[in-house]
Amino acid sequence: MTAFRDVSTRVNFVQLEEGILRFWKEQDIFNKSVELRRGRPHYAFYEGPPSVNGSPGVHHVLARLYKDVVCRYRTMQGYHVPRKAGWDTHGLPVELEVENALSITSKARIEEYGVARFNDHCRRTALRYVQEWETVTERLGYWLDMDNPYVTMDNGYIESCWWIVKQLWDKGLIYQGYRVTPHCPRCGTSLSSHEVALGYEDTADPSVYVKFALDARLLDRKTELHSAFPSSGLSGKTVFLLAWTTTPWTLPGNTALAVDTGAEYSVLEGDEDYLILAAVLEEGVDLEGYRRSGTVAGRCLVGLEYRPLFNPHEFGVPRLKLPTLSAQETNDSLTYPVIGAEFVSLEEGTGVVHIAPAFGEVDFDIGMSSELDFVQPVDLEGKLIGAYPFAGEFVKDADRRILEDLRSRGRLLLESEIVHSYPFCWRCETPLLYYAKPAWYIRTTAVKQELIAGNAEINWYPDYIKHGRFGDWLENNVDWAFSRERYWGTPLNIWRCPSCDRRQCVGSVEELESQPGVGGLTGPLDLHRPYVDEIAFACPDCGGRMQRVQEVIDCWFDSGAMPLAQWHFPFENEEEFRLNFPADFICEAVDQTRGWFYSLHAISTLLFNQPCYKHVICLGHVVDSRGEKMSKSRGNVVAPWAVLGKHGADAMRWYMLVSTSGEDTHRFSPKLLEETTRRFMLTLWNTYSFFVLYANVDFGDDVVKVRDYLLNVRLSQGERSELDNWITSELNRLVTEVSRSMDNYNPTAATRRIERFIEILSNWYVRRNRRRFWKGENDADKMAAYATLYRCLVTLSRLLAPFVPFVAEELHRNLVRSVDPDEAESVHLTDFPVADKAEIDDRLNSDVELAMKVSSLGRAARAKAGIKVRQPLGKAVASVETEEEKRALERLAAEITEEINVKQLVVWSAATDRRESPSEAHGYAVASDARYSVAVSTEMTPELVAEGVSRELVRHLQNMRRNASLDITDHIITYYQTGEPLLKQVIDSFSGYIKQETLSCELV
RNA sequence: GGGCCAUUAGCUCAGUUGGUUAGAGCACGGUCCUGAUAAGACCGGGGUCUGUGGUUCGAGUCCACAAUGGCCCA
Repeated sequence: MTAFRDVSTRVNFVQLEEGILRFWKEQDIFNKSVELRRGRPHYAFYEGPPSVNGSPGVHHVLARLYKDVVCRYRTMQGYHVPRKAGWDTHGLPVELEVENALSITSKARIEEYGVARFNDHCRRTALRYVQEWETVTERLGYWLDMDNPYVTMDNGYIESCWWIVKQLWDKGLIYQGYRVTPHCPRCGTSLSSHEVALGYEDTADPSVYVKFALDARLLDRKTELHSAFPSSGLSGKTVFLLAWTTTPWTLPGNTALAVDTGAEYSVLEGDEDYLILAAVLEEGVDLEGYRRSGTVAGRCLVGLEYRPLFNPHEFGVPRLKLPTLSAQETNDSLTYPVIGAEFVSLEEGTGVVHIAPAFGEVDFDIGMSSELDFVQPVDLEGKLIGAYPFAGEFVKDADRRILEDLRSRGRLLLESEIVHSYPFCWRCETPLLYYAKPAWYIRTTAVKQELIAGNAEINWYPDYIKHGRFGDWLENNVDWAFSRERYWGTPLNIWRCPSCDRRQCVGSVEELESQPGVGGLTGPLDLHRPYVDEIAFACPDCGGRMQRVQEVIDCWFDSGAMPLAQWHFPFENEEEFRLNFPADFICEAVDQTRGWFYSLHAISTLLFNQPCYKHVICLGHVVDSRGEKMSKSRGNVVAPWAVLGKHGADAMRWYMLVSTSGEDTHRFSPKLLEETTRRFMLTLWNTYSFFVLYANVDFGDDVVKVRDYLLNVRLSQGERSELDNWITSELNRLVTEVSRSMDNYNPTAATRRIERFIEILSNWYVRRNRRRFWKGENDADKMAAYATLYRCLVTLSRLLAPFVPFVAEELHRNLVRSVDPDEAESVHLTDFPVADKAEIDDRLNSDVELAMKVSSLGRAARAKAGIKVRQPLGKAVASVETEEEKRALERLAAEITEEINVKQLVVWSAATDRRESPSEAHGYAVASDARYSVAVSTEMTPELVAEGVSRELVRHLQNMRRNASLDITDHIITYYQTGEPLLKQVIDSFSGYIKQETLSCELV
């Protein structure tokens, strides 16, 4: 039994990781790592709950990875970092999944099927995916407390949401208004923007120019307009504004016309009337029979009024007033205003835009801000209501009849067709209607300044999100429409009396149960529809029965409520809540700026007037190796399982961290992942395996010796070689810089920095020092080499632990724990390395760098001359610029001469040695770059040739040993036979060297 | 249609406040080295730094516009 378990150079990382996962589980290492730091400074982390409506993809892995790395890092720095898992279980995506499974396509069918059964399916679907997420999370090595997760569908969670809503209700921040949503009249439901995007198609629609009659009295009063008309007066002709539309069915809902205040409008005179439209668009419209009578500025039109094409009162449709939606009295001589608006296009149409606040978000918004009338002539099935001649028809079918009606009244100037892109329901291909529906709002605009001020305190990574995407979003804040007419979600906790319209918000289960005359409570309590819908109580005003409104709450509200709701605050766990508020760190992908990042910020600001997170990493998305979005239809989705199973979690983690900065779009390429594995994982592993190979030869099973000479030793600079000091200095530099990057929330910089270290450790330190490990005598120099490399590896294991927790654990367990049971049982229970600044020698670092450079040039010079490195040469001359560089090279001459296999190194500096550099003509081969040049003497003496032959011999013998599968410690007897006098001579004179190198007892 | 980000070698990416001849890894060809290394070293081919203007003594870097891709929102 050796002190260190033997390490094969052939390593199966997948198997290794599986073993370590078992170890973590059996020894409960994650919990220990958290508990070990209890009582230390707290570092609060919020897990953004993934929506469990599908299997996790590599894009989910990215965020989970970053969260893990930062939390592990802080933990190892000594912070107490509990990590409570969370699952977002509500919402339309889950419902859609279930609809698919049940082949249900509309809300009507859901009601038919039964809300109770439907929601039960939703619950089970969510739970099923939770399991899958747990498995991937664990395999990835993302340490998260999944035994005590918060789950948005739990009663306690819902109750906390209710409490929040009640707080806002009491502050008067919740109101009912209208919200424009893409609506499928056949399915009877709103569609999400994602669904809308699925269904755009080119379609032919009417393209019509419609005349709106201006009110003559106001026209008369606007004296600035008169110059555009003949001085003789209007001669009784009506003045019309000409508007363009592709949706004639929205005309009954028209309540305003918008013009561009900055544009110029033409007044055209015809035989019977006048028309007004934007001057630049005159040419695009067929205006035969009209001639220009003058022009007016757009802003002069603002304030005019016109008579509606369809006075809603005549057709029995209510006319409401925005923003309050109060009903307006019947008015037979109704007029609507001409307003100015920024969005009026001068690219197409007439520069006069017809506004129907009941349809279209832009229209609705301007209706709200300009306090327009609101007329809704269409029902949710897409049919016109009221007493219109075309009432009862589906909107698209009504177009023809509406146009006939307008034509007969002389209000239709032109009519044609246009093909444009229009959204259709992706399920049933019915044209979608943008429809203003009643919705509940949170008045976030009331705290807009607070939202912006709070954002100023948040540290964003990358920082441009703060004033860019997120800042802009806050600047353009609109009230949050947070109700959904769906089934699987937190039920909106507002009860309403059908007889007197009294509304009441209920903030807890207890409050609900204590309502007068409460009925419909069932046990066990399930705070979902339809059970909650059945709970009713007495209206204190009129004695009617208060019933819950139909809506559920937007699931973004759920997730934004997690700082409170994950603890069921304020009903319990006040201490946990306080301890973890605000979060020090959160991390999600960039699409969450308007999702979770916003909902967290909004709720926190509304409740506490402060942000609830201090640092936030905002990641880019993951796309495929060609830069294209991963999607099921493209078939380019990479399943995390496949990667984890083939390459292991560490490889995947390292690749995703090192290859692309967090905020950039991540291209995921299995090929590059493999490359990363070779470059980093295998280089690290080989260095480790090299160490163990020789340490076991020299230390055997002597654990005490290992402790004395490796584990507990701290050599001074004088006890170490120059290169030992150098790599130790580099190691400390590494620790400093990695810590700095991580403190800056930049794992990519940290991992790239580590790669550079691993590279020089393996390809310079180890390569240059190999002989010290395998030489015969166990002297102080050898022990210094062991101690130095050992310290590098042990430090690396801790430095790497947050990034590649598996291989780091392997190193720790075999190098540290195995030799001393008093050491931490896991690397994740150790502290993150702290640099010893005293060991950083910047001078030495740059000197060695220079030596590497010169060696590299030396090798290049040899290559030019075509002389193998194995053949010793007499002399090399290095030319440098400064005296300082010269001294550095002279100090490191031994390294360089050995590296480029010359007997002697001469250094010239341009500053003091005013000699001409050796050239090819004088028996030298030369290589140079901008600053330095190295010349190698190509002269070969018989002695040099003989020595070269001896090294050839050694190499042959080594190959023979290797081919014979001899162990590195096996001794051999070498037999030879040769007729070559040179070989004979070489073997005689170099026998000592040959024996030593090949472990030959004798040469026969 | 608006906003944000990106565009540097065949591929993946560095390139600090503007300053010599724009770098690395992979891949390719050649040579070499090797008793840790499935690795490494050296040489080579490969770049109008997406394009067009501008600022400047000087632009991959700063500004404007455009193109392409990604994302968010219409």
